[in-house]
Amino acid sequence: MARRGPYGKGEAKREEILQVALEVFAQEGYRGTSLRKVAARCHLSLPGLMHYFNSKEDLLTQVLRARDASARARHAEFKGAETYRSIIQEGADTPGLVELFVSMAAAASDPTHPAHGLFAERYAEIRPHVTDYLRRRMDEGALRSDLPPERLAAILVALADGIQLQWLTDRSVDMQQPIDDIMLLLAAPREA
Amino acid sequence: MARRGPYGKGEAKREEILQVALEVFAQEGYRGTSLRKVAARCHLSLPGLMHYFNSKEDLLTQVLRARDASARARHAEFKGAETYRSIIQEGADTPGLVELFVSMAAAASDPTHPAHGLFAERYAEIRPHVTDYLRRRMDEGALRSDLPPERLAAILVALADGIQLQWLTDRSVDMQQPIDDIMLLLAAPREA
DNA sequence: GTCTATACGACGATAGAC
DNA sequence: GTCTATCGTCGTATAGAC
Repeated sequence: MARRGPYGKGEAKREEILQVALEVFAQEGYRGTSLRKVAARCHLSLPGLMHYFNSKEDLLTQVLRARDASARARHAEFKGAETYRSIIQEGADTPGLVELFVSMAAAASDPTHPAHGLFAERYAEIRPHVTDYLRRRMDEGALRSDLPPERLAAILVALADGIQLQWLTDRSVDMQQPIDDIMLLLAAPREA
Repeated sequence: MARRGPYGKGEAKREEILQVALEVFAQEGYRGTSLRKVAARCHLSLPGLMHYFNSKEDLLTQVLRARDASARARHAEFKGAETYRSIIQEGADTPGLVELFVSMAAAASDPTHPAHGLFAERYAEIRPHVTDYLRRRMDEGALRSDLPPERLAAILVALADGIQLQWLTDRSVDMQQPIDDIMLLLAAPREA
């Protein structure tokens, strides 16, 4: 009774494809990267590749999901600017994937798009994550508490996304500075 | 000496095309809107339309430029949260154009893309605009000045973009709240 | 279940006639 | 300035070998 269920050869091949697709999009960006190119690097025909995915958008969504999962594994605990620093560094090393992320965010505005659920879940997970961190810092007295931590978290998450959008056009913008600045603004000012 | 130079019938037709394209993309979004569809609404064939533009990406870039120009005319002076409120309301009324904007921002990461210059100019214009406003408010003593206005402006601009990105996926997010919140944070706290 | 071959319709782009 | 015709490529769909 060898491999059965979702752990057979097929599942391994699917993950190989996702890994190859991630590399191709990281290297060549979102625009101008065709599925035929990805299939070729997998030593597969296009229909052979499509055997594992419902559509191109489904494949791309799973690429982002796989990247999210690995990032989550590496940053199990959110530690503020420190964690953010690592995450943006990973983005800066793979501009093609940032481009993919932003393109998908636009496409996901259609509720029927496969990535719509991904982005909804993503924000639903990240915001409480950041909120918990902020609440902890507030309890320690390290942060001013004029605003509830939920609303501060909304600001931090949106800020991170917005900086990335600018960085796509101008790679010289400092993605770290605005986050450092706002943490400075939030640092308990009554001590100063 | 009738119409000559860039003010003849051709220029009028070009602007008609841009207006029609803006409407089509506003209604049907970026994905799944082809140039043939735009051409049809202009009572033109595809090559007839392409006579006025170098490429699809060129046309879309000019659509965004035209929208920017009209927005600039309507909001000649940046008046803080008030102006922002009007601008996001216009975005909320035309989600297809927000989707177009974000998609183009991703594509513009390629320096050879026609929209690359647009986004570069855009940020180069908006940031000083917001900076001036903040500096004025600081001089009035209405804002705390722990940070230079340039850095505060960078935060505000990125925040606005990032909120839009989230709003594309979840139309229930409040695009106004985070801006109001951060202005609250910046309001001279030593008076409270 | 895994994969190849082939074909389809639509896209953006271009050549050349009028 | 605008058209018809055509090109290469894209994502997708189906038939069928193994």
